[in-house]
Amino acid sequence: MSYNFTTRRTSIPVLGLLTWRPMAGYEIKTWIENSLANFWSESFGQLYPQLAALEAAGLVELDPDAETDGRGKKVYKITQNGRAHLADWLDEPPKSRPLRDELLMKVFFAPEGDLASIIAHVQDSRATAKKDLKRYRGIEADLLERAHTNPKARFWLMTVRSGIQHANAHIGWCDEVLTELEEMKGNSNDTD
Amino acid sequence: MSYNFTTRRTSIPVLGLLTWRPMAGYEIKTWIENSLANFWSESFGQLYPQLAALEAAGLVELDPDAETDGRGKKVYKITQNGRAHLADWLDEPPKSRPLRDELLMKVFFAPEGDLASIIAHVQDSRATAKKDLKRYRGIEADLLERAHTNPKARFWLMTVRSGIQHANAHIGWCDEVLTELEEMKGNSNDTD
DNA sequence: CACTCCATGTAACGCGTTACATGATTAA
DNA sequence: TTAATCATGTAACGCGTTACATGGAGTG
Repeated sequence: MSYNFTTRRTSIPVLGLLTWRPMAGYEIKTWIENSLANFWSESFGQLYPQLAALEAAGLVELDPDAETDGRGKKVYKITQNGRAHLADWLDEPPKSRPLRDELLMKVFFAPEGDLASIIAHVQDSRATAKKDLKRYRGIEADLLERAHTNPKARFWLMTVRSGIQHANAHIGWCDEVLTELEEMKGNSNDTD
Repeated sequence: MSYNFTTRRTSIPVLGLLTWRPMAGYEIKTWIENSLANFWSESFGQLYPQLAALEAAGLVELDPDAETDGRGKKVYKITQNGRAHLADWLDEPPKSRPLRDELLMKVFFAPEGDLASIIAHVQDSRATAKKDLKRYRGIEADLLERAHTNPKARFWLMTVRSGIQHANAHIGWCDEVLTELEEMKGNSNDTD
């Protein structure tokens, strides 16, 4: 199945979040940033046109019960068609986008550049992963509490743990690479 | 630095590979598929226009010494400007694209769909990672040999090991998640 | 003689971001 | 009153893929 304007995967987090309760676009964006940031992101430039398209396609509709303030807030709720569409998407095998890892590219072509810069890049990347890891640990602890009462939290935990696993793996790789790069740098300084 | 038509990162693997020796576009594509596949990919639709742009910008030029066959083969070599541009790019901190992981999205919203499908997706993903891992191990062994004579092979090894680390982490995550999902499925069957 | 591989390129489109534009509400 | 936040939307652009179009060279 190829994505058309209504079925593109941008619509999935929107539909998914609207299964929780009716929300406005801005609120959906906030949830994506807070809860899905680990594996997803959306910009307003996509979100608002997409909401309009989903409404036109009958997958979401304006919630008549919602109170709108003077700011033109528009609260949407998911329709039965929307739920069905989401369920269909969940059944499909996931599509993966082609990899584009600039850090690895810089390591691969390191001989054509300055070794000290590459070392700095790996160090920065390690620091970022460390920070991510700490944040994930916090979220994990929080979700562990909520898992007692909210069965969905068990699934959310799984995604957080993916982040933890990958961050740990990445930190391990950085350490290994940094040791080797520092050694190379030392040797080249000796012979300079 | 924001990418313009000549500095977009698509040009980097092109310039990088041309530091090895002069090559034609088709050959560059082959190398990307064979050696950079772990962290990069390019399509012909980008490669050929990009080569033309790089030539117009003076970062590559047609190699006058290269023999062209009847197929209109065009062999390019990198210029001094091209080498400088590559070195500059290597100094810049790497930019990361926003994450878009459909598998994690499917796990996150699993309660809205069929659990058996989600389990199948994770199993498939695990199988792919297993296959990748095996391929990486082969490349690793090959590069270990070549590292004795080719100093660049040490850097190539680092990128392969990144693939190994992440594949291993992913397989571990899949196992953990599959155990939990199977248990959930069993429980829901009991109460159906 | 057919098939695969080598080789270059264009056109159309999808996806996604960034920057811009506008304005209301709330809290210091 | 001024700043931050809430709230919706458009325009321009960059990046990247897929499909298409063309044809030579080598192999069975």
